[in-house]
Amino acid sequence: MSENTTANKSKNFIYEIIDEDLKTNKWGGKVHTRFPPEPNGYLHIGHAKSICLNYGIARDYNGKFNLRFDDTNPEKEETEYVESIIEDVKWLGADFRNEVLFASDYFDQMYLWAVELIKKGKAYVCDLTADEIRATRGTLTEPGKESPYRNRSVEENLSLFERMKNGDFPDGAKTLRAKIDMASPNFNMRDPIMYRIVHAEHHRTGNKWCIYPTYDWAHGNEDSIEGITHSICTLEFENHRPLYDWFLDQLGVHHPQQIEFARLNLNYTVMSKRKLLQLVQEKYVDGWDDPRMPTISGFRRRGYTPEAIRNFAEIIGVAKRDALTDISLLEYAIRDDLNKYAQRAMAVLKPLKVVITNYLEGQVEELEAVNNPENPEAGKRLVPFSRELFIEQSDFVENPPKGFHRLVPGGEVRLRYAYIIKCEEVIKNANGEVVELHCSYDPETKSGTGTSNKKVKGTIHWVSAKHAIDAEVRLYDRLFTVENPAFEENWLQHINPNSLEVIRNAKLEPFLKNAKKGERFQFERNGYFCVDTKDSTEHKFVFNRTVTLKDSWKK
RNA sequence: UGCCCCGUGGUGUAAUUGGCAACACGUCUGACUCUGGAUCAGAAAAGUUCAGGUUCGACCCCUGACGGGGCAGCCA
Repeated sequence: MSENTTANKSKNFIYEIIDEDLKTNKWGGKVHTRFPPEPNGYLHIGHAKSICLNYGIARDYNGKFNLRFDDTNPEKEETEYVESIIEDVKWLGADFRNEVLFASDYFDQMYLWAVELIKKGKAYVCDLTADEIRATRGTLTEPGKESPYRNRSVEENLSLFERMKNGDFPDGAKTLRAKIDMASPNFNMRDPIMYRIVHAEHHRTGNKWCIYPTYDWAHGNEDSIEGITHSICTLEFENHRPLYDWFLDQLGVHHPQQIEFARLNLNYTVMSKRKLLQLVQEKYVDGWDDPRMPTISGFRRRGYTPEAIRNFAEIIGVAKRDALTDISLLEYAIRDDLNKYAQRAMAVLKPLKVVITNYLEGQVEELEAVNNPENPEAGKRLVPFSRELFIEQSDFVENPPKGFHRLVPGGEVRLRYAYIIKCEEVIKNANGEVVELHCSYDPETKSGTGTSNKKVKGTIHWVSAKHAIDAEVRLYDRLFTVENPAFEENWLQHINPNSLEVIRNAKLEPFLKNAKKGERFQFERNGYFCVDTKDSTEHKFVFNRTVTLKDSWKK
């Protein structure tokens, strides 16, 4: 099974490790991965990469995939985040059998295991303050100093640790530390902290605990309890692996293999939860799901599909070297997906009125338009045509640059699915701005009739003035003006002031009045758009631009 | 300065485990087109950070440099 499904795609180094493990029967043929988010923020596209990797492995090898909240720090974690994360993981299509797991459910077991380490003389209660611990940890080149509390008796440690648990001491008064090696060149091995005292309410365990396990102590425990085989995490945990291994070895329990890969970095955005939180809290954006945010909920609201994000994850691959991925890969993925099934529509974003002077006043024709040239089964629809229309302001230019083949004074252009028109007169206002065009149409050129051999270079979209519906359209651009804002001293100063352009009077083809929230369309020649799930109402349509169409017209 | 990891076209990844570098995005031509989209055909673009070594042969193995990243939270 596994061999078959993974046979012809090129394998990343993690798949190779798993193949080898299967060959040597290291895990009895089992493959079990997990995605362990801390519920302290919303998931972003980097997490999506991890979810796709972990879930993809379980899927490809017919193994299991767990969703587990690593909720070991009550001071930063909230239920709101838990809920958003579950929604995002489901939306992405990762199957966790609807079993939501929590590290906090293992607190009792972890406590017992900590007691076990104390009994083995592998852990001790330390009275040093945070500052003292930092001061005695040593430096990059010098070893640390052993804590004066390092050699307390097992009995004393046991009793002290129990009192820590019972709440006898204030925050920070004591810690439980692993007794390893203060001279280790790896900082993580210099008697790392396993438990700290925190009198805070936990989002799930309430006030049951006032000691909480640290990541290093907790994480391997969690993986072990769940029977994880391959514990995949990002590069910054590489130095923690010896500690991960040490804890599990002391305990002698199921010992998963930790494997590290490079996290995703996308250009023109930021990916750290801290920075994203700041953007939200300081109102640079509209919330975690602002369509400009690189969060999963932001992409969802923007109109991205789970398929596109999964394909993107596939395209970028998995490796150990850190990289800065070009956003164009993501944009390719969503265009490629939407192109296949997005219903086409004509929508004029910035309207310019056109009067067809030789077209009968009051006459209306219903013209046939193709719903999706990529999929004939999508059928056709009728679009009303009349004497007064709107076209895109940018589709008319008085003094066109070389190569421009849309409408110009005295020039002709095809109105998509309708007629060829000729620009006879340009009407301007007092400021000299073009406000209206008077054109004539050629009745012989009606679409599909083949009664004319006339050829024109350009075809533009349009909408009948009296039939059009109004909408607000939000055009999004990259959130930052620099490729890697995280590298900038004042990263907030590089926010793109034009990352959102709101168009309040866009004119849409009438059938769009039935568009439902979240529904996606291609506005021909403009890009892919979706109905905003939050702000769109029956009376006021709001569309978000997901991504533009590729535009090969230069200059 | 100590330890760990990484270095392949502009970008992201590959290279049958040692046989003179492939795919995708992007870019540029051209064809077609009632979306300057899609599609199709083609092109440019790295000689694999560098220097030694092993070998008939090195992107791959070894050594050393150089470059990048990570680590001194009672965050994860």
